[in-house]
Amino acid sequence: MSLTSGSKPKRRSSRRKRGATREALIEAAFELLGDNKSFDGLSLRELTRSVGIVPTAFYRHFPRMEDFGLALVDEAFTAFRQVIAELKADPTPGTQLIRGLTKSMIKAVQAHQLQFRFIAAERYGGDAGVRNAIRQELRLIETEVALELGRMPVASGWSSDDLRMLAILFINTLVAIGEELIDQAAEDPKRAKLLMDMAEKQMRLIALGVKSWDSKR
Amino acid sequence: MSLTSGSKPKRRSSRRKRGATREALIEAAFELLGDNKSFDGLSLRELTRSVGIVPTAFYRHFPRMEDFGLALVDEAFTAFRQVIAELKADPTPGTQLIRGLTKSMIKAVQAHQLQFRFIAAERYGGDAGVRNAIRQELRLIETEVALELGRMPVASGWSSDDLRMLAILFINTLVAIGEELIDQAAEDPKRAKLLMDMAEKQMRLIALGVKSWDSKR
DNA sequence: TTGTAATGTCAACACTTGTTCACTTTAAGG
DNA sequence: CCTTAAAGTGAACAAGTGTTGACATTACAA
Repeated sequence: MSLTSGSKPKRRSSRRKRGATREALIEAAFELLGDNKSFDGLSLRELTRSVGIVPTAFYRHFPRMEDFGLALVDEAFTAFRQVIAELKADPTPGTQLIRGLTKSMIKAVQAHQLQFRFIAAERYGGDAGVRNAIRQELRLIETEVALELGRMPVASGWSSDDLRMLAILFINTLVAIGEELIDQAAEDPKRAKLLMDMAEKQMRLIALGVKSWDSKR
Repeated sequence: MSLTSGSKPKRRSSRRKRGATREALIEAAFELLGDNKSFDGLSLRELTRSVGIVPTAFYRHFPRMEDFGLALVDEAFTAFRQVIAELKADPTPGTQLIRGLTKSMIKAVQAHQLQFRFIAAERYGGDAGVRNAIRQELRLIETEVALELGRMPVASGWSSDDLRMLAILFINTLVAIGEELIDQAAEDPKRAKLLMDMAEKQMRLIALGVKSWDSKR
């Protein structure tokens, strides 16, 4: 169906380096999924075709399609795990943390559009295995962010539940912006700027709420 | 693949009422998509099979699969358009608006799980047509909510851009909760209660931020 | 009751799909 | 260099796919 590329020789597999084909499969999948496809609409054959190997060769690298999906999730999240790690290492001044977090997130999204698009598309997508794996990864990030938030003076005395609640709110806001950023601003810098500004406003608005939270209890 | 139901006679089509098959197709699609399938992984044949008609009969109701997708989006959003309409009609007291909005949203999500699951899954899913249609519907809702927020005394003097920013933040937060609610709490009332409480906390936190927003400018 | 448009059926088309099996080729460590 | 495990090949399978065209049935308004 669809008017997909009629000619895609890509590479005539002249035998790549050791683990290279595995990586090539993953990369090709991100590419295909970035182009109006979802994971369970992706076929083994079109995948191998775009990599330049014969269908059966797929099984040399992944025993089942399910395992491949998990590998994609793992790969997609490595970039974002790094962002968190950097933020933890960098002793950002408290007030600037919101701005820093927002900018880091936006930068990471733009630097790894295909990976992030995959996460956004499959977060509540059709494949249960992939979906759960993504949720698990996001939970990990929530925990880390909650921990970090707990160190800030503004949130001193917050229960761990509330910290998590706040972390989820921040992350969801950032993820939502990231999704929009990729979906509609891939090649419209003006719209991208608008979205980024809005993201920062939303984050600051939440931060403001945090300041006056205690008195409300 | 998958161990899907081996036997699904459903109904031996004894010719339904006038527009009944059209509705049956839509309903069947929601059902299938609720069960680990995404729209572009859905085949015309399994759809017609589960409705009990022959594949070619599909074209009597929809000229192309794309039109069918748009029909699904339209159907999925009717419930939520109603929620907004009711909220607009009901002159809720200002302070209670947050709680009311949250509860209405949660109720609507639970009453139309399949429809909402579809929205969540396809919002950034593989099919561009469906994706854009969903975004368009959400934009409409954003506009309405922004308008309503502008009427509140707390937000008097806000620019329309800021009102929209706030509306998006509220909606994204609610949608995120709704997605989680369906995905993992379908049959776990305890977890559902936790999520609902968290939703309200997040909404109140944002509302708190709104109160002290002006001074910050 | 009759005529017509709406629905549904059947057969057939040319493809694509996942997975098997037995082979062949290559990379790289001893 | 030689050996061995990893990676790639090709043929074949049963089954599923979208879409066509010509034909049959039904609902319903006139």
